[in-house]
Amino acid sequence: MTTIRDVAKLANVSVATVSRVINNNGYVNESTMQRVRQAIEQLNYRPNDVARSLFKGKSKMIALFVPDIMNPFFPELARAVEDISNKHGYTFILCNTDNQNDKEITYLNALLQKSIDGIILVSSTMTTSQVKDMKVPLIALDRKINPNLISVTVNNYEGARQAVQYLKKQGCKRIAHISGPENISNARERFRGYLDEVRDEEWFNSDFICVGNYAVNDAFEATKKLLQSNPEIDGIFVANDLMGVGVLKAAESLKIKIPNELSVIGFDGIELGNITSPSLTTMAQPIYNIGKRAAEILIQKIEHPNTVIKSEEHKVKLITREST
Amino acid sequence: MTTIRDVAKLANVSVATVSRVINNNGYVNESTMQRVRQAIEQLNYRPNDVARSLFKGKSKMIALFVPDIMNPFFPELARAVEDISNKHGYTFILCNTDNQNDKEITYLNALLQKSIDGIILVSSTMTTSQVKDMKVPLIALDRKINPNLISVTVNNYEGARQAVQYLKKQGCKRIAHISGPENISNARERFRGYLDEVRDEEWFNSDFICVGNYAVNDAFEATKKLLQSNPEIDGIFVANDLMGVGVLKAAESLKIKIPNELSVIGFDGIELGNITSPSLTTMAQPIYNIGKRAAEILIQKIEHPNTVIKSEEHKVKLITREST
DNA sequence: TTGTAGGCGTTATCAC
DNA sequence: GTGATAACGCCTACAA
Repeated sequence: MTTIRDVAKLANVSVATVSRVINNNGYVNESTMQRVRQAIEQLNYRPNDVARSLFKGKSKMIALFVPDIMNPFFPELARAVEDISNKHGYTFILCNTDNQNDKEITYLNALLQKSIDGIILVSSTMTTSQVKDMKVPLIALDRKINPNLISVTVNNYEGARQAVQYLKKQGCKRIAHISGPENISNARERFRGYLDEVRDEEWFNSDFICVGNYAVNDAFEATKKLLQSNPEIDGIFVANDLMGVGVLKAAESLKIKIPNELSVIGFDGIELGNITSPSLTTMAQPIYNIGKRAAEILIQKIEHPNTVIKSEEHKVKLITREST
Repeated sequence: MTTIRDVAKLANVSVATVSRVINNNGYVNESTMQRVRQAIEQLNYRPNDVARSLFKGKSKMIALFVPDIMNPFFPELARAVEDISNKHGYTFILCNTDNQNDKEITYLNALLQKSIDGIILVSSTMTTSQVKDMKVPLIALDRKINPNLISVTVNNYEGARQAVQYLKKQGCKRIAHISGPENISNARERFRGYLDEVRDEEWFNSDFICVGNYAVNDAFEATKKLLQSNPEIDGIFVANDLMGVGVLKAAESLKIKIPNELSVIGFDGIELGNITSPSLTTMAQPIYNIGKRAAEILIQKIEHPNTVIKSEEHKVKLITREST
């Protein structure tokens, strides 16, 4: 490996001068600069980032924690964060937490040892005490962790209300909800939105609510039971698209026609919903964009610790497809 | 930040001793070991990995290059690599290359500056000269780069033949192929498998072949044209599942019944194929497993540079679903 | 405008 | 068994 010393020797200057050229700060004569540049070129010298990190205490790396990259919601988020990291000269680290707090803590410690510069968390298991007093910048994405931790999310509550309103407008008279896990903030908000929209309807019945785990299979089973016990249901608001797929499959297996006999609306707007048949109407999140913003905000926090930064709540948008 | 020096001071020993305890090598008295352990505990000391990396010239980080994590084939690969990295104490870096060689080279250089320990490449654009004489271990995954670079792939050629044979067995008399990009090794092999299986059939017609780009939309358009000009086609072997979805959609839009009028078989075995209706018959790769093996081999190469390592070709497996 | 030297936190080599 | 100390490669006071 060629070091700054080799360059200095070849250019007949001190390492300090080479350093000045590399980082172009400090005074350096035009002609010596040329010499140094040439030596760098000639030796194909690249500064060692590890040494730099050691000196600066910063690594130019940021990490994203997601439950599981195999869940189709997360790749787009990851892509966005990686794009922005890359654009700003940061290296992107991906961690799958499986929603397990001990994994999160283990990753966190490992990354701190590596002088990670900042972390974006999609987490429903990190506790308030675990995130406060952290010396590295953190941002919550998709799920709020606590009110003091900056977050980038969408208007889950409003979006849920809009989804239910849309089903009503389509003529649904008995609207059910398949919710996400209660420990996930966005699932709670979507549930609350549903509830506020239906609780005063004379037809409302708490049997219309079931809890899913944001995965296809659970929703499939839940929907079968739901529709068999409550055949009067003519609309379902599903808390995410993945479960929406499960609902479509359940309806198919019960020979219930969509949208004629049952309307279904999901949440998220992942590409998958476009591929099912019938395709899935959904409240689409600006997925790429929230990932992008989280990364931008994080980098802002890293590079300008004093700027005031606020949480952001982005808007979801109705995308009507064949399931309604 | 608390350093090894702080621990040494508190335990009344030298940094050397602390280092011995941390890495448990060299002799150290049981009782002093206790003292040191306690001091570490008390100060909640964690060794600084950056300093370690600087000294060792290794970073305990490995990277995976994929074209685009948003393509549903790659998350499972990424998950596998991350799992294995993590298990062996490595940090996982993800890079999206968009199949662009300049991006690959930029990433490569950036990672070398960070003393990356090894890289797994899913690449169709890296050249032989770019990968040879690399000082860090490289492994090709999913796509071969050149015969000298260790690779973990599947038996694309044989799998393609099996796919076509299966269509024949289902009674197909005119079998078309939608291939992947010619610069991707696995696409070429799958194409060759198809060709060797059909070239001697009296019905064979080179119009039955079209080139796709491994994405849904292209295949959708290609299939429409293909089926309109050649209505006699009753079977399609599609080079990957993503394009398989495009084929299904095209058939639907042409009101062609699957599998009655047309049988479709894909390649890859991504979860998506299970969700379409009809669901997609496919030659499934052991996706997680090849990612896992690539990571294991890479780590082997990193930690035991002298062991002889060979390329691996894993087997694909027919999964019959509703499209045939 | 340039050079010297100390330090970032660890590890490993030598002495003792 | 244990302790000094010289690297690892870079950056930045401080001097000159």
